[in-house]
Amino acid sequence: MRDHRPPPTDEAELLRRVAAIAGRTVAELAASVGVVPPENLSGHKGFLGDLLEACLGASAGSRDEPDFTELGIELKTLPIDARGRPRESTYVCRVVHDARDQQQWPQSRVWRKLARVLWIPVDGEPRLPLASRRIGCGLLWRLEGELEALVRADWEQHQELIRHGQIDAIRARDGRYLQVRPKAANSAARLESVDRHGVRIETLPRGYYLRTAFTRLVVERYHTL
Amino acid sequence: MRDHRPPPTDEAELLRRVAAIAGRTVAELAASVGVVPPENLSGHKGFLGDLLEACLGASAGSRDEPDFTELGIELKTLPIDARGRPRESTYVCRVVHDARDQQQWPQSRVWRKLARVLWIPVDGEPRLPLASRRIGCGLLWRLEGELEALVRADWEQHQELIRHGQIDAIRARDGRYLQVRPKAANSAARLESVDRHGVRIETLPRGYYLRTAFTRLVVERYHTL
DNA sequence: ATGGATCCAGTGATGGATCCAT
DNA sequence: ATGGATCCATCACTGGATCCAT
Repeated sequence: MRDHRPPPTDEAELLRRVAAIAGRTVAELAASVGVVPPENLSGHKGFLGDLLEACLGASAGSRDEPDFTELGIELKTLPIDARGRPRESTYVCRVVHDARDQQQWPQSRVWRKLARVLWIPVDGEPRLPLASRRIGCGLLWRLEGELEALVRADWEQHQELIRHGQIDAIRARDGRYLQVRPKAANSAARLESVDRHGVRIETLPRGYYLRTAFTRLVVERYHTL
Repeated sequence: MRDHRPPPTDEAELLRRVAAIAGRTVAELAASVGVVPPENLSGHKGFLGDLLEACLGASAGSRDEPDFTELGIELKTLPIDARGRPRESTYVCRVVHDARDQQQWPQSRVWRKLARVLWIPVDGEPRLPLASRRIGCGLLWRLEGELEALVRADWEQHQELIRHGQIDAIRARDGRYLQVRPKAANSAARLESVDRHGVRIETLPRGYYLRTAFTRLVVERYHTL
């Protein structure tokens, strides 16, 4: 993105920017930062995420920190179907494969990534040309209460298996709201790690993903407030 | 390097190539692979290594494997002074900072990297223009016997400290033949790791290096055979 | 409907080592 | 003489996610 905006100074400024893009088309946003949108997302799966980072002034490509570093806020685009429901699962973070890993929920990667999220709904109907799809009304959300409990319950179960060196036994169908799925260039990719005994092993890289059942809850609760 | 040669099919072919470049200048070698040598090495410290990889057909940039993968041979250039002695220490590999690391000598990173090395001496007198420096007579060497014992003794001492979480206590003066020194873009660089207790820590990235006292032994023994 | 597979841009880490102040 | 600092090109990995066969 040629014209990446500077970071917002505070939450109010961020919310003003969010309001300013609500209802605009992808073409309009792309033009505002000096890029041409691709025909579709198939060869550019990260395009919308990068575009919104540029428009809102998120710090692109920083490592293991929230997109809006100063504000502690993570940015996530959310593809929405004609009925306003999420179309795709949401990638959260990589799974730590090391069976000796000691992370606890309150400071886990999942918790840190989801603690505070700015969700930006975007038309996700593949029939619509990408350029003419519209940006929705962003919602600033905090991981807490019942929803936190749901994610945490799944996470604890997954981590239990990982600590027992059973990561290859985790299936995508496991976890009601938070699942573990491959996260790699292809199925031949391998990540070096160690098992319970400290012995080197190689496994398929995996990530944590929120099912649409979860993001649907996020969106519904927001709209009923 | 524009024209990187294909890997040698066997050891004999590799040794023929080594013989073919002995006595040639850097300018000649560079021309043969379609590049122009820089004025000096200060801004291009890896130039000679890359050049010889291209000329000999070493697989550049592969990860955690010998340069000549099929042959199990590692390639190292060795800068030599007017008296035929090594001018610089030789980088071996990164130090694993994780205090829980279990590697034993026979399969350690240092052992694997040095098990079989093709040393290529190169004029290292900084007064000589780089282009006119000459390539020496390569020597194919195996880590074994007394020399292996010397490296191993130092390695065991270093690893002992690392396993006790004392990596920051290791000085460059420790180790008679194998030393531990910084290996980073600058002294502000930090590597995330874990201490004995599995707690996250950050330390300056370090590497194992062979002192010139060691490579001098390698060269001397070869010349007295 | 979704589990498993995959795509691209950007970048931090790696591998190639030498520099330089003391 | 050498301990500590540093330089560049390349590449594997990460973060952004969606695709698609079943």
